[in-house]
Amino acid sequence: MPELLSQAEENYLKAIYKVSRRDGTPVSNNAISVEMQTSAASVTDMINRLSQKGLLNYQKRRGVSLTEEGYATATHLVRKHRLWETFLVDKLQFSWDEVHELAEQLEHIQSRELVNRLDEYLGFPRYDPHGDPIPDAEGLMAERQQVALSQLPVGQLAVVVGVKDHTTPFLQYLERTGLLLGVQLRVSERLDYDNSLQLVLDQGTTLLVSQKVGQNLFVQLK
Amino acid sequence: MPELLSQAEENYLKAIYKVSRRDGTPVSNNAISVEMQTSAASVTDMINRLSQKGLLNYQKRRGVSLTEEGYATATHLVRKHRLWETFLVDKLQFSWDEVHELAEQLEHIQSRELVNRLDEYLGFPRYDPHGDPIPDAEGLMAERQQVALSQLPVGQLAVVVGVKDHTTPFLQYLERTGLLLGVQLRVSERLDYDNSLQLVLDQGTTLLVSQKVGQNLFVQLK
DNA sequence: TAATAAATTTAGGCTAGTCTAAATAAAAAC
DNA sequence: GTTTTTATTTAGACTAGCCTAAATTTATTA
Repeated sequence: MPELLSQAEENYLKAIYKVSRRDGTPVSNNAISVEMQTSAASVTDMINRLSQKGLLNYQKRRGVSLTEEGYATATHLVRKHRLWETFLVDKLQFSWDEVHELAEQLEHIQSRELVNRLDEYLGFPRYDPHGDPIPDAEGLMAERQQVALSQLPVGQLAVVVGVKDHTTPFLQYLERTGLLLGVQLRVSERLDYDNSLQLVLDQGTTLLVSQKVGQNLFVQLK
Repeated sequence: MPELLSQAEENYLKAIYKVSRRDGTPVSNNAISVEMQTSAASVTDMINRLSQKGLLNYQKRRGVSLTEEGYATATHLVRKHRLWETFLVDKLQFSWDEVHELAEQLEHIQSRELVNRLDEYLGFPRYDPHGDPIPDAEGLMAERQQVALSQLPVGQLAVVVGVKDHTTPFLQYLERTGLLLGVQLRVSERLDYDNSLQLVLDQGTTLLVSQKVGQNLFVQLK
């Protein structure tokens, strides 16, 4: 069943997986071409090939969705990506803002056995260094009920569990301000002027963050 | 200086490195096409591209050799290959006959930093699981004076340090007979009939091996 | 040394994956 | 309900890597 895919094909599957998680159902050619940074013509081309291979449901001009097999393949790619990121951070001491590009390469290595042994070696982690859940060998992953920090009611105690924005500048901002995974906090005040948030962290330190930061940090209620 | 190479280009460089180590100097198109299992026409094609990029010295119909830069690139690929093999065996508990194909994939991952951290994580190993020397970050590797077991004088004490044949069947043969790296032995007798060798191992156990085995095992005199 | 064999290069063609420009269909706006 | 805008597909072209078949050069051998 698991056909051998090129890296390009795998990258398209991941992109489709990613945008369909956001929106829900059929994905437009346009959304894919934006995500992939490639022309609409190339997307049409690849869509044809992938639906030919049974990985996508596709009707001309009606958008695409992942088939069962396409979904499983994409999930496995996500599993590999997140396990490699965990490896790089936990074992090789990379910082969480350096590992994405590397994992983009490593996720294309073909070997179920390798992935499973890596998983075991890392102690079957359920979340990667950015707080994203890692699918297990069957493709199942933990679902956490989390909300954006910006949605958190004033006074409510919560803990930082993930990021929405995975870019280096944002991760480095968090590093510098100490707003890392596992940190407990409360919003002490929401400033109407620019929707910035006044936070009280663990040890009582306070921090003022912009709306943008609030929208890109996930927290879990305590 | 380090241009970005495709996997195909890297594979050709490795092949040329490999066959020129055997013979010495300029490598024929033919030798490369045999090593790469590809047509002579494809080889000519790729030779042109690689010499264009300054990685090969090439004169029509006179064979190719690696330039300084080509040699450094090939050595770095070998470094990556052997470090990944070491990782797979030492950390992920793969056996030495399972790791080659995986390392063939992993050696194409692009990141000096990753390679160096992996090296450090593994404790700067000087030899890989097959006994082959691992180039350091500067491309230097240990040279060992070793001989094929078949060359060993009768009675001379020696220790197994490497294999010439890296194929799974041979490695599994060694696994099954206990002729592993680090084992001490002596040739007690050379049988003229078929050039097979009677060995005495560490703990006094004896073993009869064929000429073929003798030619594919490297030992170091004690 | 002339003839034959072997190695190498050239010529031409194929696929995957990309692109731009043009054609067509669908959606939005008037 | 036309018209205009936007999205999508088609057409045609390009590069990297591969191939086979033919041409050419070099090596071998009679």
